[in-house]
Amino acid sequence: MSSSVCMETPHTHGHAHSYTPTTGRDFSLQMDSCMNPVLDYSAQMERYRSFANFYKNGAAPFPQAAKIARLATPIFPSPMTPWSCDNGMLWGRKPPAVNVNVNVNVNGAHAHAHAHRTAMPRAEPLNVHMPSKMSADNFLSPLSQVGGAECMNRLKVPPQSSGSGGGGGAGEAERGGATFGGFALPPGVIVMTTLHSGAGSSVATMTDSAFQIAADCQHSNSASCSGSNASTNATVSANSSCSGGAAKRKRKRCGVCAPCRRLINCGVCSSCRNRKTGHQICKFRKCEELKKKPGSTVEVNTHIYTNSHIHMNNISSRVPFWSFHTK
DNA sequence: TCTTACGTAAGA
DNA sequence: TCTTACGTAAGA
Repeated sequence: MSSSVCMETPHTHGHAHSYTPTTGRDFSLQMDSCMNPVLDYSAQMERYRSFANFYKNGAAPFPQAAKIARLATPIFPSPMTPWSCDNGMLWGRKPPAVNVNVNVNVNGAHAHAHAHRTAMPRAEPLNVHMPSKMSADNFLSPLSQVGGAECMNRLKVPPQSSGSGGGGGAGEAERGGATFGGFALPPGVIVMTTLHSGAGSSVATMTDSAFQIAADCQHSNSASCSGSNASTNATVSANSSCSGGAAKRKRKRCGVCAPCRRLINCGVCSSCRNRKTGHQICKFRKCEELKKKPGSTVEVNTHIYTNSHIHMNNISSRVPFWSFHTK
């Protein structure tokens, strides 16, 4: 640090200044002291104070100001903030350090989206700590701040109680949350709140739609995000249920129900804990259709698909692509 | 009825 | 070859 300070003396910028050297310590002397780092502490402090006062009084722009401004320039070409219509931001996450960044941006006055963007890493696998309320309320991560017993109590959502009612299931039970509760967010995803009042579109819609895309993309895998999966799956389901002998083929997840849209295992349900021997998918990711006996669920799937397609159309123009990780 | 565990299909 | 997870049988 000392070296950089030395190089950034007011003199190097060639402007006049009202800097008044302390008696017995003119500026050249201070330059010398810069070269010789083992000077007494008070002299150094005095020198730094004089620099600070110089820039503080507005005698000259801070030498690094231009550089800082350049570094802080948004990387997005659009003049509007990337999520200007929404209160939430969805991101994959990487290191815990990002959480610090998130909290700062959420709580602080500085809520510009570009600041998030530049610091945003890619996603990280399962079971990362979620410090926000979302973690405790919407997703039952084993590392959340909810205690183990309470966590298990929350997990005791009987699939039958809400499952056959309309594609809700455990995921549907979580939709009641008013914060980000429009959709149950897996722990691999960060929702960044910008605190400005949204211009109409609800967070719930945004997150739901975003996950719709993610789920569709993930489910289709190599088939691109054409969104034809649900109908395809419906066909598969219908075929498998109607074709008799071929019904032995494994059914596939519908990809559009709430559990299917959940991307990350909870890590605490019996299926997750029993993964080695149970060979079962997380209970909160178990497809609503697969929970049912093989039967005709074609129109249900088609209906869901239609709605999801509408969501995708609504947001496709303003939701950038991001990276989702499934464990 | 629910849970657990195993066989194995399917995809990466 | 490895991983994921569906189907199903057995046990609680």
